[in-house]
Amino acid sequence: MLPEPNREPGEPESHGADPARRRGLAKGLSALLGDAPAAGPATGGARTVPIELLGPSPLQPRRLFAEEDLADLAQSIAAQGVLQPILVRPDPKAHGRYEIVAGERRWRAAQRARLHEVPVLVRELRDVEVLGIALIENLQRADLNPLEEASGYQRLAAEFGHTQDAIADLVGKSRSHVANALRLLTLPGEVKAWLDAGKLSAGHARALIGTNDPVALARVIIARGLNVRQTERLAKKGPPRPRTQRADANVKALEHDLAEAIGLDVAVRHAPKHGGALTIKYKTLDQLYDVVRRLKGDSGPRVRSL
Amino acid sequence: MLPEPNREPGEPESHGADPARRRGLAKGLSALLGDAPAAGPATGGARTVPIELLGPSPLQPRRLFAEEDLADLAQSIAAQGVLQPILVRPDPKAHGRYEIVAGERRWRAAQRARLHEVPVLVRELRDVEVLGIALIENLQRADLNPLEEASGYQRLAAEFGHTQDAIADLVGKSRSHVANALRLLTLPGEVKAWLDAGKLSAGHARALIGTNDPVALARVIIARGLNVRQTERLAKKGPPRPRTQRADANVKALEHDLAEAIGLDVAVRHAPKHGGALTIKYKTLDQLYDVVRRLKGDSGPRVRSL
DNA sequence: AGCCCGATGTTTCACGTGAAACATCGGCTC
DNA sequence: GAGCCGATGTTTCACGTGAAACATCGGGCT
Repeated sequence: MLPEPNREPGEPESHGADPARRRGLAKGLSALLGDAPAAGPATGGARTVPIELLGPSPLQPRRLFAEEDLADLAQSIAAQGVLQPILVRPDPKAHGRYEIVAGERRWRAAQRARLHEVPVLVRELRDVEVLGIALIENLQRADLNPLEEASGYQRLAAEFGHTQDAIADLVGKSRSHVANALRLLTLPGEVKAWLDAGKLSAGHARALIGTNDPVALARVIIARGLNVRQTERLAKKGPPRPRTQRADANVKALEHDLAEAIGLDVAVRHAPKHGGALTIKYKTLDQLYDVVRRLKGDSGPRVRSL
Repeated sequence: MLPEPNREPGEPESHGADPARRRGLAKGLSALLGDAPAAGPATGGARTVPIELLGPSPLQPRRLFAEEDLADLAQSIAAQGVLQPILVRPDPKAHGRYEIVAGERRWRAAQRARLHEVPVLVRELRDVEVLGIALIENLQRADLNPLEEASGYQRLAAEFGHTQDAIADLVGKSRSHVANALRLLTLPGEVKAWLDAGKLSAGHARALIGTNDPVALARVIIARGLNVRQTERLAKKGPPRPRTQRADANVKALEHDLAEAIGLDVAVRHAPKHGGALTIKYKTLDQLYDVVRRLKGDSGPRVRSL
């Protein structure tokens, strides 16, 4: 079983992109890669083995290697050796050989540096565990589209039994992000196709989940070029609760009445439980002064000029 | 000289991320890669040459190849051949050989597919032109930090004489984005270090440009955890133009007077040339009705209930 | 049956990014 | 000197993303 990710509650955020989150590993996976107590039955600590006994795993779905990074890493390894052991398991198909689970880049760079031996951490891992590690690494890439990401989360949940909280920690996102990504998978195929095609964003698509006719709404959104806030509001409209609908109608009537009375655009944002805000748009200072006079009543103090 | 990018005015945008922009090439570079009239002196159209005569360029700064993608591409090439010619120039150091300018991935995949010949488009390109192409490809990567991006734009401007408009087209961004990125380079080193460290976002940093003491302001922003809007407002405060300051003071005074008079929170967003908006926050319906009565004057029609 | 709690579903909206809009500059032409 | 225009500088704010907050569910326990 993959390690349960350990989540630090209430961690403060830095501004903008979090470099540790963007570039480094989520904590759960770091635990696996040798710095923390290991998962899976350990077969001893780190030791060195001849580099030619190692090979990449056929279970790994995708690996990116920047040539420049490999060259830089090779130089560093030539100077200082491999500082962090490569995680391997005994190769199920070749006795005496090892299959790389994590650290293939360092292995390739060590070859470039012409090392003869590299340090390894050997773990007995089943195929499903190796696949899980590979899945997590893939999910940490920055260029997956929302449905690819959601599919990965789905697999982690279904095949590895992870909770949403656990997945969130493994990939460095919030639980609600994972939950909302998973919900995208429940959309009709047509809507998912528009999402894939970039005609809808994940925010638009998410707002359509649970509506009566997401395909029809999606067509409206695309045709009218609605933004996500507008989409969220549109998705809420059908089937409206009578009270909310009546309140909305009353708010609209109020806005209209008031606009007629004062001759300016009026908007009321009403939230039954929290009060709200009334906004009046004015074009000239005279209009503003008129509004202020009305608000103060005729006996109010004279308004100073701007 | 690199081709001038051709910009389509008024192109409609799709929702969310634009796949053509995210995955494909900006139009300027596409023009260079063989589909449109070529840049540089052409030495004939596409022709095939033995694959072993090609080699990668030492001028290319970084190349990413996903193993899975290479494998897939190799399969496709094995089935259908190399459909788009690889852009090469005669190797300056090895007569009779070619240096790959663009298309190295296809070359590597063609090797995997064990092709003997590949189609190439040969161009006489100077080092500076090859570097320019490499720079543009690098800038199209998604994971550059703001200062790396800005440095790339700076080089395209300084070394290749591109206007901001031209650079914008080449990298698929707006001219103002390029301009604002370049402005980040004018910040003091300390502020740039905080930007690199993720303690400030590009938006925060940008707001500090041109202020009297960006380092001191940056410290305040980090210490108080200000958001970008707050940062923008803070950056505007020192040294204020007298008229703007007076207008702000008057707006503040008006807000205060009005809030006192009606007993509710009041905000005025005033733009001298465009009018503005007066917003009143209410907590209960009675408060709303009171405001409406005042606005209508005492003789107004009775307000219907919500 | 009721309560609690972990897990999940859903909604709202603050946020930084990125572009539109506006401002300024300098070279060129008349 | 005035006007124009391309290029650049600067400010404002709409946008979708992502997380907080809230809502719901179901299993376990009493």
